[in-house]
Amino acid sequence: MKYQKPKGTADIMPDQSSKWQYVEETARKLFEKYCYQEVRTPIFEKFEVFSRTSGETSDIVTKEMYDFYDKGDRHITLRPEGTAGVVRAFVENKLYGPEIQKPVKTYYMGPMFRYERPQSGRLREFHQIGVEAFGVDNPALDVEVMAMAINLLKQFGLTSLKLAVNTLGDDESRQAYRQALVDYLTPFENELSDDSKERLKKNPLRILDSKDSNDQKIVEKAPSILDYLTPQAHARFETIKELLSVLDIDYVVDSNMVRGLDYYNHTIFEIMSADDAFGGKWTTICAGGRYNKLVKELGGPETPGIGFGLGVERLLLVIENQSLPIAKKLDVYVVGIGEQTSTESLKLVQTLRNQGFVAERDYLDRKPKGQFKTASKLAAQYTLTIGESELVEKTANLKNMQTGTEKKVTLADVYQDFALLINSITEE
RNA sequence: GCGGUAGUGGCGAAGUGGUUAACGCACCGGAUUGUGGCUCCGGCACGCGUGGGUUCGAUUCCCACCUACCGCCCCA
Repeated sequence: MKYQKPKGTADIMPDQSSKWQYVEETARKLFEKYCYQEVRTPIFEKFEVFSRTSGETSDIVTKEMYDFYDKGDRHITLRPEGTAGVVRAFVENKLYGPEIQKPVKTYYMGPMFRYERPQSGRLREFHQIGVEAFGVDNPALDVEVMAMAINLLKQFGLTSLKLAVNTLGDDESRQAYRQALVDYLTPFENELSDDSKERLKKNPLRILDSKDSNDQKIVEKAPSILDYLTPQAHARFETIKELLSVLDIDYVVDSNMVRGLDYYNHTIFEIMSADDAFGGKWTTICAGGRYNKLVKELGGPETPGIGFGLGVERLLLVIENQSLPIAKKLDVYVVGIGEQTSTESLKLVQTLRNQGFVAERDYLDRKPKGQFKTASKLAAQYTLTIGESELVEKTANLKNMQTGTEKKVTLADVYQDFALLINSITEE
């Protein structure tokens, strides 16, 4: 093979694209019910947009960014996630202005890039559908966002979902907790996995979701963030849980859940699926949270925000086996017998299309048998056959492919109103 | 970045250090001057991921690389 797609990328071919369209369309419709509007931001941004917001020491920034210097020596990076770019656009376009109604509810969908080893449900170019809402700190919005995410997944027919929620509290809570955690873990430092030893210095919270079994044992008895919340942060989290219950949304509190990005505070959540597609393991397909300092970080006024990102490839893995309501339909297949019918066939399909039908024809001058076979395979409702004699008589042979009944019709009638002919053959 | 498995026609899949690389599906043509199923016949790999090497000779042995898949890190 001379040319191959770059490592970790995928071609979405015609047999797949309808699924993508269905997913995107469904998301758009749902988001608009909640009054979210689409924003489209650049695929690449200045490196600092992500390094500032994701955390200088986060893995995403230190090893997973697709960055490069352009011809103007600008440090550019392909976006690894959607939030930072949307926040940048929010600030740059001054949507924080008083004349703009809050919350500003936005959604986006598109490719993201991370330089990592591809594996199941993880590509270097992958796609996310996400939402971001700015300007409101009300916990009701947190819950509405989670409810919307769940609704979306349910619309795709996903069952066996798990909503895990946690809070990172405010700055004060988080700092107090971080200290407590480090104090607890330091005596165990030598027992921790090599990865976690590193994390102890860089990002101790990450040790909480280590997959190393020994780490997990140590973490079991570690202090919980929930015990270090300030009264306000605590009250906020209680409200969140209460509102989830009011909406009858099942959830579990996972106080060990953390985020890969540094900008979150207060509410964070993940929606996981244990579908067969993931070998029965709980796998996160949607994750999000609140980020009240991000807008300020990117130069805007202090403005609260909350959002989530949904991994489209992972979602597709789950709905792969389901039959989606995607109907390919073909109304008429025009069978032309002999080269000299090609012109009339062209006029026929064009006329039918103009009349609103989905029409196709043969372009290879194949034998009738082959053409009918194709019509059958394409699930054509009707065929319209013309040969030399029909050409002379200015007629065509209309056939209902389901019943097999045939009828001679005039071309004039077809050009006039094909729907009428369909009715007549159906009635007989 | 680390570890493991794999790479033969459009797809699935045998195979061997040595003349013409099985078979199945799909596709195309014919039997049936113009009709969807079945059956029968025929066609369909400038060649076995790429590049080197060993050898009289390699798809088959060795090395490197590429890619895919699985796991780790991390994450959607």
